Amino acid sequence: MGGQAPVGEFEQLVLLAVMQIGDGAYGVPVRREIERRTGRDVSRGAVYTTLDRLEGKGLLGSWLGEPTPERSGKAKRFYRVERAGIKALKESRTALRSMWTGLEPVLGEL
Amino acid sequence: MGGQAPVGEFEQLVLLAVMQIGDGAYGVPVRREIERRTGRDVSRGAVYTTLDRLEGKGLLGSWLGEPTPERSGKAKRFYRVERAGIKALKESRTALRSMWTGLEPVLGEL
DNA sequence: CTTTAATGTACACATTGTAGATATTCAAAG
DNA sequence: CTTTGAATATCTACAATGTGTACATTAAAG
Repeated sequence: MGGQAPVGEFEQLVLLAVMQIGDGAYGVPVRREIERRTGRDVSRGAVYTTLDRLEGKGLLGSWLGEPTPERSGKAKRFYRVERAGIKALKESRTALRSMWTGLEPVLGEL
Repeated sequence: MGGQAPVGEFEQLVLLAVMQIGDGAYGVPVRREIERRTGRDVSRGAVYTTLDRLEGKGLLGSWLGEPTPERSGKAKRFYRVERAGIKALKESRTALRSMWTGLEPVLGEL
């Protein structure tokens, strides 16, 4: 086979945010990154739920930060994108690109 | 305000297929277009349900073909993308582009 | 009349999207 | 020591989207 289940709209954003952040990607900055780049506002719940589901599908991996964090607050859970996640992202992009091909003139560039 | 509810992953594909086909876009060719361009296979039900929902949201408009079609079969229902649909497509693309920016080197071009 | 092909419609159910409430943990203030 | 506040995460519930299967309609071909 080739492509397992396609990844959803918001899931893509979350995967991409984790990639963009690189080291130190956890809930809060993931949320900020999406809000900053897309301008839409996102609830905390939406982010955490999605991170969790993506991990369940093996597209993300996670681990807990220091058991005794310096600052206040609960220990952070950090994420990174797995191979399968990268693959999924590429597949989504490829599909969309194919569908867009040739439409720029019609829809206006940029 | 600006963007209403974001459009889903598959919804985007359907909107784009309708655009690509232009005149004469109805269920069967929409399905074919998506299968052809993305290589994934799509059930008829998925297409019709999605066309219907997109119309419900005002992103697509539709009308019935000839009351007495030449060939056999039920009358075709044709679709076109409305203003709001084009806007939605552009917004999705913009959001994804923002999120992708700078990742090509990391993920490999193409 | 029966079968076949082209379409669309109805329904059901799984997966995603999203928000709100609640819990955990640590530090700083009293 | 107790309270309060900030930073995080987890839980829960429900709405929206994704997808397949079964059923209905229509007309041409047998």
